[in-house]
Amino acid sequence: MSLGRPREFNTEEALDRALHVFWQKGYEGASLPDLTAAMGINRPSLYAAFGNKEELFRKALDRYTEQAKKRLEETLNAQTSREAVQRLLHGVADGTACPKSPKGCLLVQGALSCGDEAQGIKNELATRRASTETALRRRFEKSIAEGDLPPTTSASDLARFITTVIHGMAVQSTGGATAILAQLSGTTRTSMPA
Amino acid sequence: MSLGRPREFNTEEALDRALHVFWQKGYEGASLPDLTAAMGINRPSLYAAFGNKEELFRKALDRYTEQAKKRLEETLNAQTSREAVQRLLHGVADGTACPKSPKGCLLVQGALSCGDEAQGIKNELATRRASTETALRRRFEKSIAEGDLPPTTSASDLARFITTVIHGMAVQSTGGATAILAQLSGTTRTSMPA
DNA sequence: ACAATTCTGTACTGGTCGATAAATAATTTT
DNA sequence: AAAATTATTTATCGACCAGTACAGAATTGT
Repeated sequence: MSLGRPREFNTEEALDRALHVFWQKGYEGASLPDLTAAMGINRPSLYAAFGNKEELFRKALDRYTEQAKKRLEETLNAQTSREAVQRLLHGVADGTACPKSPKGCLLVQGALSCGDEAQGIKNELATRRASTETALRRRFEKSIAEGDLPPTTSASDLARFITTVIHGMAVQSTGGATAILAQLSGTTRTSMPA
Repeated sequence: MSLGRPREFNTEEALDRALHVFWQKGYEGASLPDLTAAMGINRPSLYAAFGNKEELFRKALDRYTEQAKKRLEETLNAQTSREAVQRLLHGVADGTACPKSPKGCLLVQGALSCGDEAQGIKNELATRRASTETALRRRFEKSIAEGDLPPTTSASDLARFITTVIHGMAVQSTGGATAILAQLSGTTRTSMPA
């Protein structure tokens, strides 16, 4: 074991709780008291373990992205692009309806707009959003090469379109509390007519 | 003329400038110094003319919504729903690319997530987003009644889908600075083939 | 000219923000 | 047992937040 007094809290669990706060209130909207209360620790423990507020956010973001990326890759492993997209949209609809997690998507609502100090965070989130679009595009390019999608398809346009829909779903899910799943499913049905 | 010392600034112009700040930085991200600097007035003048930060935001929001509503109604006056949607999406693509205004949509990025104090603002924005969806739904219902859309169409699902796409476009436009118009046009093309 | 009224500018308020200093507690190493 | 090391707790820091008190300036009404 390491030297000195041992930590009295679980780092990963605390990080998860911080993630939930950021997810719900955004980077700027989450105050240090919000975070420490949710994490069940005092401020100096937070700073000792995670650096500062920005580093804490980035670590929570890494954790979030890691899981999201895993699910995305699994989804994109579907045989056809059509099925992959179908699963993807349904996954987003289910995910945002899940009562265990905050509504919406951290990559979208973490810092869509912000003051000058948080511009770095805002840009980081934009970059990560773009990377999921890239993953989609690659999947479509593979489908085009394999004949699964018509060769006239614009993989980049299609990828952009799907990510646009997903981001739109994320926006919708933050607001209305009522019948989100049904409404999102409606969106899914419309954008992917069987 | 009214009694007392006359105002040295134009109220509407100052409100417009405040709107731009909120649009860019969001409700929480916009500080009083940000606002007063952009408006070219001192704090007490702001409070005398607009109440407080929240009232100022609501007035700026009214101004924003008013113009957006006008454009929306004009757009929905197109002969067919298809043409209306086509114009609408292109209008959004052009609007977000316009260098005169901040990127994105105030209704989306004004307070998508926030601290406890701004929950009222967040809900207000969600309500206003929902009202544009309602306007779209009504337009589609009209088209269904007139035979412009097939009777099997779900006006509410279609309206939700289109607003989802629009909100997604708003998210995309906040981030990337490069080739937004072309990319958004790509989205438009994909979601409205011909 | 003088009073009444309204706006402007300076300076300030209490409160909260993110971040830390210092003392104490708990553990490992020697 | 003593020294070294690390975590926790309490109390606090300066900076910034939204909001305001107050005095001076500019106008209208009498």
